[in-house]
Amino acid sequence: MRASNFLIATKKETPADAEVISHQLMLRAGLIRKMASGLYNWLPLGLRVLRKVENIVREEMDKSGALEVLMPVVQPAELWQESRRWEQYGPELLRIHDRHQREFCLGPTHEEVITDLIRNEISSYKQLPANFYQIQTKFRDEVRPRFGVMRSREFIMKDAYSFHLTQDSLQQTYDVMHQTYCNIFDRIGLGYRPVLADTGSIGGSGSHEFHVLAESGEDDIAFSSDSDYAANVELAEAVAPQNDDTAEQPIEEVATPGQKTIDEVSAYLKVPAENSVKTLIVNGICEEGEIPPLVALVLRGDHSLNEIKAAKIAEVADPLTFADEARIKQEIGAEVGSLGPVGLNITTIVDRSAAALKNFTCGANKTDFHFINANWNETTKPGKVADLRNVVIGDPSPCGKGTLDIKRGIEVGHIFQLGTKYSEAMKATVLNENGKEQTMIMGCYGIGVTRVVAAAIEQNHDENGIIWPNSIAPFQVALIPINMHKSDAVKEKCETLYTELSAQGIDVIYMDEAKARLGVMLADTELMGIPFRIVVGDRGLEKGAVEFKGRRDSDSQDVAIDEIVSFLKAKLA
RNA sequence: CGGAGUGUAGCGCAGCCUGGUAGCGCGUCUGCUUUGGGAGCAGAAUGUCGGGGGUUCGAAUCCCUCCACUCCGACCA
Repeated sequence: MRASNFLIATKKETPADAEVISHQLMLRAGLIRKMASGLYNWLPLGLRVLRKVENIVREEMDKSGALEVLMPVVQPAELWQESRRWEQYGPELLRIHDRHQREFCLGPTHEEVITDLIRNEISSYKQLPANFYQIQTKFRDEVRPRFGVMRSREFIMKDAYSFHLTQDSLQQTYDVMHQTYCNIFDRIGLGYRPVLADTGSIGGSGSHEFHVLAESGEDDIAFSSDSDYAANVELAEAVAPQNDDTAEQPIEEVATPGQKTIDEVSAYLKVPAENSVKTLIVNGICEEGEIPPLVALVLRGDHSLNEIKAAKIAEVADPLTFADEARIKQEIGAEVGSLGPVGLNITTIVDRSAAALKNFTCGANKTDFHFINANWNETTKPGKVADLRNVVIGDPSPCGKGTLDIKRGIEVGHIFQLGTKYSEAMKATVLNENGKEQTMIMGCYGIGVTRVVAAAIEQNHDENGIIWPNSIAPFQVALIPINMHKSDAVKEKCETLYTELSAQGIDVIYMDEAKARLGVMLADTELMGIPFRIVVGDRGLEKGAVEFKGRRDSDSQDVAIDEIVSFLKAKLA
């Protein structure tokens, strides 16, 4: 590609509303432009990267045996009503209607459409297993789009859906997809980890997320120091601690005027936060229309509540909601800053770590009073003991080996074993060997294609700009002439090199604008992240050489003119 | 939805408090010079000051209202 025929839309200044580095660099390098909140135009340079990611994903999916399809972005409401997600999904689902006032939505995902398609096309167990994928635009009306294309409203996703007769078959395809995802991210050249994950609103059982590790990630990932164990903190199990065999002391009530938070109380009473408990009151489960019962969740003072774990407990409403403060005061008789499990007569769920405490500090259920040396007994019933908290750095790993560290990750892929959630609701069945109708078992597998582009930048950049992995670089080589308008030798050599490199199938951006300044061309191609560059100047040509520099190299090196093509081919191999 | 903030040239911003008819830097265009790391000089184009309403002789500036965008929180694959 000649720069004179291309749109190089670089900027010196960082746009004001870009927070994370990938967003800033994508704007500055001229990959994307914002249209509206969470909606982006992809410029030619950005689109080249996007297409390279798509192609890798497509090739590896094809290799796995999955078949590509293309499903509509606009989907009829009836399908979503059938799966009940029309009611369940909430305002993130953008609902529209056509000129006949028929209801539709913009697809945030395609379980309904694929299930509908397949229930009509597949009728025999002999056609199973089957796996279909597409690379398609999704729309989710995010509450708060941010970080550029990392969390945008419209984005491109590769989504695949598999259909099976048995759980074993699903597990096989799931394992193949797991490996395919590793192949994809390996080929792109990203530092990533598969981690155990929660299934969220899609539903189902087994699930792994694929995370690109980067500071700006929105998820916390827990890793074992001594094994392959990795899990999203949402899911990572906090194992029960050893029981403390300290002798129990007599309980004592103390005044704590105005001290509400754990920090305030522990500073005031000079007791460590890890030897106190906090009591959170949430709404319990109830029939529709009833007033929910109050449920107390008790955690160690220095731990934080994991809302996903809490919501999965049978007695607790899902999704988790905190009880109204006025109602707490009325029914328990104390302000939220002075609550505790002693003598509390509502359903109480105690975290494993809190349950292991002896002689702990807690609220006295009397405003401005706390207990010290509380212990679990008949009046302070531990109720149900459960895993309620987020793991913290240094916790023992649930795999039994090593301790946990926590790092930030960007979720670029997610694979689920859906089971029969959609196939049952939508009656997607096949006839089995016995001629009986059987509901198909499903899996689904997503990759955020646009998000991969941003994640790659988060992981690969320096003060001069983007550093693309070779696999997805918009151009592999930048060809830069010096004073081309004054030197026929430079011009001729560049034209020849451009033709030769292009003939070898190498993606070259040839900076052919005669009067462009060297500094600008160097800065632009660095910002754009082109992995390799060749500078051609009279000085070098006199020695029979051109200058080569890799994007990460600190210095350039001279390479003989005759050898530069094969030299580059070796670098790109 | 709650809290905070911003909207002025293509981009980044000043001006607003204290009303007097809009400016700086980058970019763009023309010419000359320059050319081994974001050039210099001279000239030029570009604004319904987010929209609407009000106060005033006069509003970018003060008041009301609507909209858009951003950040924090809640929520979410």
